[in-house]
Amino acid sequence: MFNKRTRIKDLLANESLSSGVIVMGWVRTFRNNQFIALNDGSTNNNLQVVAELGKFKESILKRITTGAALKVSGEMISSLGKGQKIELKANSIEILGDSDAEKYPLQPKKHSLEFLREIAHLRFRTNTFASVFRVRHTLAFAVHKFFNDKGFVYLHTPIITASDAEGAGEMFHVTNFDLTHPAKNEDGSINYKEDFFGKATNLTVSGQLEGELAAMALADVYTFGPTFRAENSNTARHLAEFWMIEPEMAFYDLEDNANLAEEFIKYIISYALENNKEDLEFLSQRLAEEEKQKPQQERSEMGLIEKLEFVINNNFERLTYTEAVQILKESNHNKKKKFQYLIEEWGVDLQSEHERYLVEKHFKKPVILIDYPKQIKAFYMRQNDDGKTVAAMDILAPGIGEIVGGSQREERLDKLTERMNEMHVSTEELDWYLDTRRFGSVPHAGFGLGFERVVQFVTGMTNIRDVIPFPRTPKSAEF
RNA sequence: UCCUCCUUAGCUCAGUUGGUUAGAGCAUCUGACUGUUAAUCAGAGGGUCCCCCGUUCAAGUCGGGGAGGGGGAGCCA
Repeated sequence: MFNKRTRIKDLLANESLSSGVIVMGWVRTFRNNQFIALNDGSTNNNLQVVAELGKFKESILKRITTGAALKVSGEMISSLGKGQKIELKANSIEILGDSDAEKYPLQPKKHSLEFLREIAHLRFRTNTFASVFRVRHTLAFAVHKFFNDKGFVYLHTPIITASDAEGAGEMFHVTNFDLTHPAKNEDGSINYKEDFFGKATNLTVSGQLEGELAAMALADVYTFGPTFRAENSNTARHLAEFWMIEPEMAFYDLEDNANLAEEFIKYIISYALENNKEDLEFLSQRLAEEEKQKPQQERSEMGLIEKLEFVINNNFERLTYTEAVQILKESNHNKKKKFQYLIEEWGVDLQSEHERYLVEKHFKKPVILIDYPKQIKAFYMRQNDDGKTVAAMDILAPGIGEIVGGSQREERLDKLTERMNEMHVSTEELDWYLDTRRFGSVPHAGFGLGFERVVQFVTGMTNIRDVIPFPRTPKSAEF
């Protein structure tokens, strides 16, 4: 058996002095031909390995370079130096993998996030990304734990789909055709009957409609999987491939839905705070240093951990679209024409500058906006009695904007088909979806939450490309 | 897709009005030192100035086009 190693995190936490300890990891720095800062990914804190002078051959010492992988066995002793309490006095050092220092791109210094994005295959070896991806893991685990504890069923919805009527965004085509010679109809159009699935297929943009089908039997379900949008979006909060969480609940109205979403967000944040305190403290410090570079007025008032605790301990502000428009309309910002798009009439969609104003300036906390005008929302949202609005909800978070989009679904067959016809959504193609309204339809609701945006919010990373291991964006699908 | 900024050594950047052999810090290599903490000290090597075209006696520098990247907007999660 090869792996009998002890994790560095455990060694440092226990502070126990013992012999016969084996650690494996990667060299961060090698100082004075004697002191190795070794990291094994379990924590950002390095273990100081001491290679006593004269004890090891020059041929071994030469190979202890930044990035090299080592297996070290020895004795944990109280440190003779000042920077750490304990250290590993090496009895043997085995080079598991060499690292040519002249070619290894990571140096013991600060690198720009843009540069690290270009070497995304190696950026896990930096403290920032190690922390981000440990936190990402914890959040993903917390998602499953939250829903499992509440009796939800984790539903795997298809990644390849033939339904193109969801209107959530541009889709990537999935085909097995030889693109230079696809099968064609007599009129020259592509004949998808000859394609792999016998029809045109795409990568999913949302598992919601399938989620609703399962919710009509299992009552409480959620999805958590990859989602694809072929939008040409070049921003710090959009990806072509991202992970989405979509709970769908029978016997829920809009208020139940908002309550669940708020409880859910608070739960996963507190779970990360409890289980990744060290990483969040590191990221908090990183963010604080980054903030120092900004002009005073652009700096955020709260530190990262402070902000997370604030979100956990305060209720999200809830108001209707109509109330929000009223606030925006009467704001000094609007009167002084500081908005690029001035708020004049009811019914227009809010721009991100308006959302930011509400969240960051007016309420200074997460906001749940409900009851949007029906003409700016999807066909499946439940129509309110006023005839003008639908039971939609968006949750807006400081710094990143829309983090959750959801609604109570239209459960009344006649109302739903009427709306589909108005919006030119094919009732034939979605006949299977309408069956849920034909047989035992019940009030139900759900929401979608972009996982990377949550990771951004919790880690304080400002660019979404830095919270997913290998980001897919327009003109970029490296690794 | 639109607006805007950027691209010079492995990294972060400087480079004057267009003018001889393009610089610094860090990293790397060599040597010294040896309880260091992104060690320190001394020395050395390292360049397709993003690409193409043009203006000019002369282009890292000016003009046009292209590519890549950042920030903002739209679309959204």
